[in-house]
Parts: sequence; structure tokens; C-alpha cells
Amino acid sequence: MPPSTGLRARVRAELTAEIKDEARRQMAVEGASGISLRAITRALGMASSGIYRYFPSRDDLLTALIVDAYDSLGAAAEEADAGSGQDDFGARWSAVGHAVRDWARSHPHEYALVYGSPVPGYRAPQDTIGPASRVTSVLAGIVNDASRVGALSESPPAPGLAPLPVQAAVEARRLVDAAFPATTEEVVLRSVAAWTQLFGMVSFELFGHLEGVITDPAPVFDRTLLEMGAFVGLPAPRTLPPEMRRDARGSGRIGHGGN
Amino acid sequence: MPPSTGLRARVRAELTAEIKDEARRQMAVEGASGISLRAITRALGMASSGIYRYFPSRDDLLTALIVDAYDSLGAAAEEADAGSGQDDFGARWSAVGHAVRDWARSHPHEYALVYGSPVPGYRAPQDTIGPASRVTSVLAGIVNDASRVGALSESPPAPGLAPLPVQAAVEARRLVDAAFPATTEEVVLRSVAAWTQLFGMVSFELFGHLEGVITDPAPVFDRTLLEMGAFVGLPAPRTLPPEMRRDARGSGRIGHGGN
DNA sequence: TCAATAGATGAGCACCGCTCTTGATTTGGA
DNA sequence: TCCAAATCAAGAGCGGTGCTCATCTATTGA
Repeated sequence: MPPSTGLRARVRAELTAEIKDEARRQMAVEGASGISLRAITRALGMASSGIYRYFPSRDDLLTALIVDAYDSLGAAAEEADAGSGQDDFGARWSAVGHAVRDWARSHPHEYALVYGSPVPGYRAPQDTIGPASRVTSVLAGIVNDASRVGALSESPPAPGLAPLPVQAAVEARRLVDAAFPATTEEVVLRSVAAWTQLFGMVSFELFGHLEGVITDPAPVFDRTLLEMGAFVGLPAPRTLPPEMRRDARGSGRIGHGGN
Repeated sequence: MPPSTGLRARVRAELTAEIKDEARRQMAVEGASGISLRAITRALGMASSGIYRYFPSRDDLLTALIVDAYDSLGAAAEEADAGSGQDDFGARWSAVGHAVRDWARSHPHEYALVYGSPVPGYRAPQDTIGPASRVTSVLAGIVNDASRVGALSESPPAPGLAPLPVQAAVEARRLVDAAFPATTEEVVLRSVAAWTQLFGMVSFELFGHLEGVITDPAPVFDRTLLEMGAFVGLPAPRTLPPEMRRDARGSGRIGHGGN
């Protein structure tokens, strides 16, 4: 006497997982557009029509993969954040930024699935917005925590810029209320800038737009993370990441380096 | 006696253009993945196999559309830049940024085709790198021009950050030599940050990642453009754009605005 | 004028997502 | 324990796709 939905439900969950795994395997080979339901059923030794009992359409499969990808990235970000000193806000920012980039580089097609162009006609089902917000929440949490304990350098007013115009202030206010209760409108707008910068740079790297522009994105990414953290008002990490520390004194400086 | 390649070449060029136009029409309806070679031939009243005499494969058609899109965006950026006061560098930066966003919003699928995930298996043919660099060159030109005439505020060293580590300096040096002869490594790295921020924010807006976060992206985008311009060291535009000017005195300020 | 070339055509191949019907299996309540 | 209801597997089939190929026609340039 198995539980109300017993053996059958379990094998169903297993097959569902196997289908997604096989889909991910295909995606790793030739991208999301290369996922073929028939090929999946072939690989799993089932009839081609059988898969529709688990995913009503190709788009539903993709949506499931998107949710999983968001969750995977969100988990990576949360882990990186938790692995840094709770009150070393610069380190937390850098760690999460690197976690995003690392995850993207090790799951390029899943990153593209989520942060690339919306694949089929249009996709943004309700199921995706929850998991999608995990990374964002981590990032926002860092800034908000820093602000709460007064570690956020009161953002130097942008030189020569007028105070916030109304519309921008309204938007910023909404965000302050929603996720940054301890901060100001100016800070929240800069956080949005840093957020979009982070993903913009990762996307450019993965999608090939840095080709011919930046040969080795790693050090540039690292430095930019720190600069954007400072831009938001976060303190520099207490112990700078290895690359920044070891070479800071310039033992191996090249060419007309430092002017 | 038509020129060595006469009438035949002309009608060929016309048909090629018609094919691309029809493809763009289909793309406008349901995205790049909705482009069907057979549907194109149907719309043009030709045999389905005929199209392969003009584009050897679907990917080649897409590549042609990518090149056109890059050119279209590049032209828009150049025009916006030329339409601003040659020596009002803040205004030029803002104008080009807005041109990029406006172009993206009025050509969403073409933007996705170019800045979204590489569509088929992988794409980055040689033909695309030339046109792709037009926007980038415009942006780089503004910063470099400003620096050349001394209008670039010597970038305040990021608070608490060590000097540039070697690897980053090497990358930056390459860029200085290639496109920013009048600037420093620090400036060039910040320019890369601003560049990726610009496209990151546009992509987030178009791809739906601002949904539920920012209701009206326009004022946020506008403000962020100015802040990122300042981040690079560009002066504020001499005459701020209308939204920033009219409300600058805060007649309609909301909530506990200005900390 | 005429061979070479380029273009247009339609049949056909292998694949796709998806639907429907049919038959077997499992389930949970009477 | 039995049995109706629900679930699942399987196969045939529909209309669509990108692409190839042999065939025929029109244009080209010497």
C-alpha cells in the first residue's frame, strides 16, 4: 500500500528528470534550438509520442529547463554570498559576481537560454519569475546589508549632475520600498546599473562580443567588479582577491604600465 | 550590351533584397526562429528550392540579416553622435546611448538577433565583425576625443582599490593602443564597463528581465547613462536632456527624497 | 551562333512537433 | 476481491521544415 500517489508517481518523476537531463545533454551539444523531442525519446527508448505525457509541448520542456537554470544560478550565487564574511560587503559583491560569471561559463547554453533572447515566440511564464529573482535578491541583499550597518559610503553625488528627476525618483522609491529598505534612491539606481553591468559583461563575453576587443576577460571582469562595487558605494573587499593582491606591487609589470 | 554583369546581376540583387525584406517581415511577427525559407518563397511566389540560389542555407540568410542589423544600428549611433555638439562629450555619450536604446526598441527582434544568444549552433562569421564594430567605435571615439582635448576628468582613483593588476593593465593597454590613443588604462577599463552596462540594460529591458523590477525604464535608463558617463570621466551634458532639466528643482519630489 | 553558365522548377529525403486511436497497466474505491 | 476509471505506451499519420538533385529553360559572352 504505497502512499496515495505511490510507485507510479515516483517513476513519473524519474522519467521527467531523465527527459530534462537528456534535453540538457542535447543542449550542451548544439544549443537550445537543437533540442529535439523525438531525439530525446529515441535516446530514452520510448515512443516519440510518449513524451507529450510528461511535457505537453516543446515550450513546456524549455520552460522547465529555464526554471532549473534560474534555480541553479540562484543557488550558486547564494552559496558564494554565504561563503564570504557576513560583514565584508565588498568581498560578498565580488564573490557573487564571480559566481555568476563562473556559472555562466560552465553552463553556457543554460545561461543563453535564460539571459539570451527569449527563444521561441515569446516566453516569460509565471513559473519563471520566482526562481529568476534569487540572484537579484542576493545582490540587493548585499547592498542593503551594507547600508543598514552604515558600511555604504554615502555615494558621492555624480559630479555636475542635477538631483534625481521625478520619474527616476519614483522608480527608485519603488525599489527602495521593495528590496532596499535601508538605502536611498541614488544608491538603488546605481545598484541597478551595477546589476545590469554585471550581466551585460557576462553576456558579452559568452556571446562573443568581446572577441577582438578583450583577449582575456578574467582580469578585466575582476577589476570591473571592484570598480562597480565602489561605484555603488560598497567598500573594497577586506582581503582583495589573489590576482589583485599578488601583482599589486607590480613585480611583473609589463611595458609602459602604470603612468 | 549591359555591363559585364548587367541585367542578370541587377535582378539578382533585387531578389536578394526582397528575400531579406520578407525574412525581416516574418521576424517581426514571431522572431528569428520563425523565419521559414519555404514561407519566404511562398510569399515571393517562387519555388521552394529557388531560394538556395540566393542563400545557400538558412544560416547564411541569418548572417546577412545580422550584418544588416549591425549596420543599421551603427548608422543610428553615428548619426546621433554627429547630431550632438562636437565638443559636448556628455551630450554625445547620452545621445548615442539613447540612440542604441531607441533602435533596439524599434527593432526588437533584430536587436535580439544580434545581441541575444547566438541563434543556431554557433555564429560569428568574419563578415559580421566589421559592421559590429561601428557602435563600439562611436562610443570609443567620444571618450577618446574628450580625453584628447583634456575634457575628461582625470578619473578619481577608485577608493581603496589597489593599482591596476598586471593582467588587467595588459588588456587595457591593448585597447588604449587600438582605439583610445589619448587615454589611460583606467579610463579604458571604465569605458568597457560603461559599454557593457549600456547594452546590459538595454538587453534586460528588451528581454524582460526588468519586469517587476522597473516599471518605466526610460527615466532610469536616462539617469544611468549620465551616471555612467560621469563614471568614465565625461563631463555632464552642457544642456541636460529635457526630463532632467525641467524637474531638476524638484517641484514634484516624492517621499523622503534626498537623504 | 552556340557552348557555357546561371536560373527556375518539382519531386523527394529525412527530420521535426504534435494529434489521435488503440491497447495494456496501474490505481484506488466498492 | 473485483472492476471502473485513470494513466500510460505505442504506432500511424498530418502538415510542416531545411536541403538535395535531376531536369529544363533562359541568359550570357566569346
